[in-house]
Amino acid sequence: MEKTRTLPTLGTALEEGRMSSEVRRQQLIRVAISLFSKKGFRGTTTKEIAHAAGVTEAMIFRHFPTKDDLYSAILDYKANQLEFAQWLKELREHAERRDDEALFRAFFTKLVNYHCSDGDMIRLMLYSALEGHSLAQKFHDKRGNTIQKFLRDYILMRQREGAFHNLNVNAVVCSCFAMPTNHSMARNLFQFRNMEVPADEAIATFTQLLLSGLRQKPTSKKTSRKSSRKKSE
Amino acid sequence: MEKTRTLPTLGTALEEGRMSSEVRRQQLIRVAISLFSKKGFRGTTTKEIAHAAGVTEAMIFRHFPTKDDLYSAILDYKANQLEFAQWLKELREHAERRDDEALFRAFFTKLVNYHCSDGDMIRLMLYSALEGHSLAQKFHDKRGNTIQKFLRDYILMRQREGAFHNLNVNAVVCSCFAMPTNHSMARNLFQFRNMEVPADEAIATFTQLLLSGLRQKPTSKKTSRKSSRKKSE
DNA sequence: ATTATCTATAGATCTATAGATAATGC
DNA sequence: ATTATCTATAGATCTATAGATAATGC
Repeated sequence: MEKTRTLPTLGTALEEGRMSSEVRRQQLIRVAISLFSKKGFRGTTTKEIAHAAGVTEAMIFRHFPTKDDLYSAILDYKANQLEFAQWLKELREHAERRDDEALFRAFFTKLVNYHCSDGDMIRLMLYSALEGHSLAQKFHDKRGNTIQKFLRDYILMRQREGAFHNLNVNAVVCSCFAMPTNHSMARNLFQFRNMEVPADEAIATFTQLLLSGLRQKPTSKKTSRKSSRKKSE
Repeated sequence: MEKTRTLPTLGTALEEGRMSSEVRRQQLIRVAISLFSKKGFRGTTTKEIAHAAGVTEAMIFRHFPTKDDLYSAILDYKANQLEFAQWLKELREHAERRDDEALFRAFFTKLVNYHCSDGDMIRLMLYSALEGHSLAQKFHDKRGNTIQKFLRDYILMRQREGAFHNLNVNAVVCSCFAMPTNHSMARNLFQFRNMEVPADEAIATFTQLLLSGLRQKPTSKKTSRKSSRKKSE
């Protein structure tokens, strides 16, 4: 057994040797994100994180009192990566002009591209949700929820204006998130090599599918059932 | 500390005392499914399983050489619960008659209802996929893949027949699975209480949304982009 | 002098096993 | 007599801490 001192650090960067406290902290977070997203919170040991970062476990507990604190730190790190306000602003502008297509295209584009650029995120969120950690919930409260409400309100408005078919609005919003989310799950979770869809085609298809569905007048058949716009809080 | 002998067994049933080997085995599997789905494979200890089943850990290793073997046993258990062949048969009949609506409605109904009746399943599958266990992959190879190919082939056929708009077929199939899957994820993973959608409304909405989207003729705008039906293996 | 880092280790927990015990079936 | 079950425990691993060491900044 050799010392692990100068092992070829697996970590994310060529950062080696002694770092400032802040730099090391950031590195540990990045390494932890990578490992947690691959193997989950419980599936990743502090030893692995330390090794991947090129330090000993003691360093981790120096920066983060507990393993849980390290996990929490990831939320802040990730939350800061999002230009969330700007995203919402763009959607609002499209909504102002009643440009349904631009709005939904922008929504899908953002979500699909985000997940393409950050494959770890969806795994991290799913692990968090499954393991009952607060990360996913906090994220939803902070980000998803707002967008969700925005879409909901917009669709309800367009329904009142007669532009959209009276489908169950909650189910429609659910579908809006479902399509891009599932697209990235197929990429990052299950390896459906035979079903891969390039980002731009996915975006185009989702947009068209959704819009055609929403704009359609009630078909001749009895497909339209009881439409609902209840609980419009 | 008292003996755990006659503790009020937390397990799934009132099965107590000494069981036959087979009955105990089944009980352990059911208890394990419940716990694994709640806390994941690594997040669940053999001790917890044993306690929930009202036995000692030694019993678990009597029935299953390793913890992994217990996990694998779940696959067989779950796989046997599905009337998969019949499901496919029903879909084929609708396809025969080109009854698009009945076909997709049946597909959504099956998926939504299945997940409603078995909330553990989706969590189990997600954990399995995330943790890289074979369960999810095996399930997909065995079940999902067939349905996926069936839908794909049907949509391609309907496109050739001129009934469906030429959207990217992979993206459409992805959406078919996305909507009901996400619906049950919202229920069982994230507690979106404010967005709950009753099963029947979800089914109706998904069906209408998808069909309208597929049947629609290319809109006036330039939404239709490059349609693709490549890789038609 | 300050502080990032390491060594060494405690204490808890987890999977798994060996051998003893007791409930069932014949 | 058979076998389901328990007791007790090994050995590995995991989180976390205390105290020593060595690299940096002044």
